[in-house]
Amino acid sequence: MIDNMILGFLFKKAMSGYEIKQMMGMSTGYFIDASYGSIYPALKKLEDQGLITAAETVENGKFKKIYTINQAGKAVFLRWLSGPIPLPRRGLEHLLRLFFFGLLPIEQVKELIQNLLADLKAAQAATEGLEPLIKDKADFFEFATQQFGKDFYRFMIQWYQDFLERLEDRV
Amino acid sequence: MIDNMILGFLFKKAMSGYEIKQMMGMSTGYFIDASYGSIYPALKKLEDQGLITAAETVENGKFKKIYTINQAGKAVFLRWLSGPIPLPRRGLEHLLRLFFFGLLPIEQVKELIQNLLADLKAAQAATEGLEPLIKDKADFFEFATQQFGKDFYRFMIQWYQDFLERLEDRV
DNA sequence: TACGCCATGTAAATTGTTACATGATTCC
DNA sequence: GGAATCATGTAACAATTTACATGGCGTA
Repeated sequence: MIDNMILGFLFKKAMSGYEIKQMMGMSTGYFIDASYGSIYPALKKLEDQGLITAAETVENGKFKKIYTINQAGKAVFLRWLSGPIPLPRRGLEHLLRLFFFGLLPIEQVKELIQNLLADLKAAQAATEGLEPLIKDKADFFEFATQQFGKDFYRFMIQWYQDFLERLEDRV
Repeated sequence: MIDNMILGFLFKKAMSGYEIKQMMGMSTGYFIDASYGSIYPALKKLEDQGLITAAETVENGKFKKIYTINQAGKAVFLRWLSGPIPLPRRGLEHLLRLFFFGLLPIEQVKELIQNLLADLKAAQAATEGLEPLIKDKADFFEFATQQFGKDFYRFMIQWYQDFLERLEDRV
């Protein structure tokens, strides 16, 4: 997964591991945000597999390794990109919590959901805050990904707000 | 994660590992469906930790281990259940695909999304098919979890259908 | 001079999947 | 008699996170 994400970023532009992480933070960050502990080993592995090549440079005294994707790497990436799109699975841990909330006092459940709503609104605001940063750089699909984030958070907030109301109306 | 899911199921009713998997299949299955390869080792671990106890029985010649949660196990589970609800992360791999679709011919993208839509509709139908099975057994929250699934699939289908239209209107 | 950011990397631990191995019962 | 289902478990592998380790640059 992370391998393909890296190949995808390098497809667009040659970059260092550090830069890849920055790019992720301002684009895919709200749904996938890999750590350096997975990025650097993945880069090494991809280099060993002959899919990317590294150029070591020194800029302003800072040691940097700029990775470039080659034809083999592009082929691997496009094969992955052409496969069937998987349905969303896992990452929906909140549902596991919801599923068992019958075991908790109702007042505590309400509080937990109100906290979730606050977190969702903060995440929504953060995603919207990123929009101006990418607006001129992003292509149609990158922009759509960002849009999905906004729409998804709106859906989640709406759903849990409705749910809270249903919870009140109960009994 | 799987540990807490197991504790939760055992909280409701003493069960075997096999039964836990069946229960998951007809309730949390659409967002979490653990394999036996994770369930059985988890049960063993929880027993070692003194959170559940096993009773070995033979029913109709079939060897069974029925697990029961104890007070310590209930305490651990309720502590987990009372923690803040995490925001949805990962499991949204389709977004990573969408993000890079600018690198693919537009016709191929349309086809991939149409296939995704078909899969989403099948998953939606499957979730709805489960509804009558759980209707009388499920409590308010279990039922809501199922509802979320339906609403979530509806949201996804609507979003990608709109997106396809925007894709057509482009250029 | 100390803090924050730039920049790369390793090691241990965690969490889970897939594939394999075994064997009984039930239904056709 | 054979397939599907019931039922438990192990071993190898995969993917990733956290914490650690290192060091230079810019700036207040």
